[in-house]
Amino acid sequence: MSDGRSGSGYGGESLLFLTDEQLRQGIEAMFFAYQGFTADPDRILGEMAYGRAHHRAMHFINRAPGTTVNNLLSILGVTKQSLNRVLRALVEDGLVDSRVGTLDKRERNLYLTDRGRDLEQRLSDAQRIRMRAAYKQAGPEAVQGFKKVLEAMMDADMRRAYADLREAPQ
Amino acid sequence: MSDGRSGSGYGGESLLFLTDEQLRQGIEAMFFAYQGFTADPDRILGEMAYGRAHHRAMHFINRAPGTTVNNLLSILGVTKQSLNRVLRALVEDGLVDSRVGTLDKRERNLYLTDRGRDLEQRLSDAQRIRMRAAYKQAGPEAVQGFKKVLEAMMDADMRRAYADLREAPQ
DNA sequence: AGTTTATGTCAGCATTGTTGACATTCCAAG
DNA sequence: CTTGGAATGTCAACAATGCTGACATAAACT
Repeated sequence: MSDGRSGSGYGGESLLFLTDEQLRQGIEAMFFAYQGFTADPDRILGEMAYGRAHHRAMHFINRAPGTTVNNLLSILGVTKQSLNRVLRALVEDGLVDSRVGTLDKRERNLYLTDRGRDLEQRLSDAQRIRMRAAYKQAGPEAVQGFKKVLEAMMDADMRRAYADLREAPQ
Repeated sequence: MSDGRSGSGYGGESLLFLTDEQLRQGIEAMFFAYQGFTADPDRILGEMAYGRAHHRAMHFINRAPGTTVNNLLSILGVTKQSLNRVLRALVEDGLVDSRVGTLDKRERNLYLTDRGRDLEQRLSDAQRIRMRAAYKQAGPEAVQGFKKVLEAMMDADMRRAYADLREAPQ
């Protein structure tokens, strides 16, 4: 594992020699980049009584209006109890509307209110600005590779969730 | 901000049209990929009394043995108080050695013990395996773009820290 | 020598993850 | 139809890890 090298044929035309050093760089890049990725929304959220978890919930409710708690927590990868605390705050503050399911009354269908949409927009805008700047700086060819590696890094169920969201644009 | 489109000349030969939809995909890819990125070490850490913060500390101590608390917290992007709790646990458990600085006695120079190195190795191995698999699956051209976009996404000070680490391989 | 600055530690609080217990609703077996 | 189990969501308590504030010690500056 620590021989510092690992490779195998790829594509029949070029070889992939992945040294531990190269992999380590990727790992550290991922860590530092994620800090930047969350920095802008975090700054905005810090001014109010919300955190990153509230942002994530609002993002995906906005993406799929009417989604259920159960669906949401499978996307977010947290327990329903943890999500519930966040949702309760958002509902109490009038940012999220939680309606008892019509077909199955055990379920709750979640929607953003107008105010919820406003805040979500503010947070997403900040994140998009950074992403757009990064894309421009890195260039168009880079964007393809970026997405490819990220997708390959996901767990199988998350890759499925990701694909589902892409196929169902609002 | 929500006109759904934003582009400008790039490189003089191709144009970058970045729709909000494209940017959103990147944002969600980043979110899902980071879950996978941390999943393997988290699983190992969950079996013992440590968390992600302990992993990060050990990783960078291993990268730069003898580093100070001050330097470490600027890399990790947390407060010294937060880092201190984590370091205290690691020192008490004999995974990290904290020596009073020789030149400046206010400083503490941090080193991994043998046992600390063992655990760090286990955690890093798990993360490298996933990273290697992702790189192979995405292909060599993708890796370049991946790193480029990540680097462009970092805050300026983190980009500096990242570059410093690359220039000083162990 | 005395004040200011830098480094690190200790204490307490907030966010957000966890598990456990429980209420409500649905569904399937009898 | 009823009854028992499964699914969904809520409430409570605990753990990890951010944060700010107060402080001790060492260095640096005047």
